[in-house]
Amino acid sequence: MTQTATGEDARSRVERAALELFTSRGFDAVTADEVAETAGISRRTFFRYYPTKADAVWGDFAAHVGRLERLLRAADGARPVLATICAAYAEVNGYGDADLPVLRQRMRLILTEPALQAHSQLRYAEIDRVVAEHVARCTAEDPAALLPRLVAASTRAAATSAFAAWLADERTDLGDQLRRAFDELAGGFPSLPG
Amino acid sequence: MTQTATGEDARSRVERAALELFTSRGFDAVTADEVAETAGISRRTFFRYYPTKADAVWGDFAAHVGRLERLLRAADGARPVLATICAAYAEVNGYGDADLPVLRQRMRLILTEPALQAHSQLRYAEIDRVVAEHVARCTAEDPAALLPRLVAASTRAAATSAFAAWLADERTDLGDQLRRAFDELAGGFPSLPG
DNA sequence: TTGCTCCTGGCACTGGGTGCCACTAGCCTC
DNA sequence: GAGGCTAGTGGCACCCAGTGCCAGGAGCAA
Repeated sequence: MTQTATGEDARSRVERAALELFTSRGFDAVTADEVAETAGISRRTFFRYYPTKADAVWGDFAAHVGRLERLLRAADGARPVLATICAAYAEVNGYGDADLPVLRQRMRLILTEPALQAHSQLRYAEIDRVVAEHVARCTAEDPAALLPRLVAASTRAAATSAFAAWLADERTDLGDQLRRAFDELAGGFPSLPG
Repeated sequence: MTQTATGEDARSRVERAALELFTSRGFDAVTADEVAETAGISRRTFFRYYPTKADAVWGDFAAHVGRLERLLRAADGARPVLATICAAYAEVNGYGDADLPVLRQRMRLILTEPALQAHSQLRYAEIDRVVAEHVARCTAEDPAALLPRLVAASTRAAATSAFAAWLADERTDLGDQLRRAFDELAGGFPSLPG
């Protein structure tokens, strides 16, 4: 029940400390002890909040996946599958302007730090499962069949590419990049020569 | 210079031991010491052959990437980009029947063991870089732009989905799955309803 | 033989992650 | 208010991946 004067709870304090330290000194150069100490808790408690050092940058990712799943289940069945998935991704990643700096910080870490890049695959797998199940419902197939897997993996590829392009150019809008990527995917890459 | 009676060199012995042990007991339950001991070398030497425990299952992956890069550079510029990439993937993954069991074992580990799944992202990034550079050459764009990234990430998604589907059903042919996945991608997912 | 280089193994150390236990704060019940 | 329950916390010890350092030994050249 201990809280700081700011009223921020321990979990958020850990996340903020992790983002700040990893950004300024690099993921590998910061020990879990340092993050814990900065957040004002013990190393042991740190690993109770987040099962690995890498998880500290992801915030409440389970809620993220949960929202995506609910959106897909509630989606209009008459709409094209890719359009549904694109809309769900855009909705789930529709941050307000105030949250964009933190999102940038988080995504920059995830996309550039090798250890976090590796770890991200485990988080993405949860998203892929949810999307593949949605496609399987739409096509009356096994979620493990080629098409559901492929749609899940390539729409996620679209999302991460959009994030990367958005990070690379400060002036662009994340939603625009997402839609551009999904348009290329749905249209069989019209911008490609040949 | 020490060799066993079989004439197999130490590096291959390590790889075989790793695949065998990881398959039978799981990646996390096997220590690097055990792999080293089974291969007849010290733990210290193990980490000179392979920088991480996970790398031991990948064999000579740098050569793999090198071959892919050479194929893409030598490709017919008039051909559609996706067709070129598909052909290069198929060529690089064109194993003889004798090698298929080991390939299956390797891919099953990489796609099912969480630690290896995470690690794979680092290896895939090398492939993505090569493919993105190829696309950038074809479109006169920056490799970091949205389209090159997207094509690289989604063709890799196609390849891994094909691998997964091939693993799930023993009777299918890897090349067929690859072509099916790329056809869906190039055609804007014609098999999808809507 | 001496000297050089390369490969190897042993040793000690850092750091992530975990199991176990003891302590404390709150809270409920009698 | 006393006793007992539970949840959160921290400390400690341990395992294991990975690394730097150094000492040996094999092979080769002069």
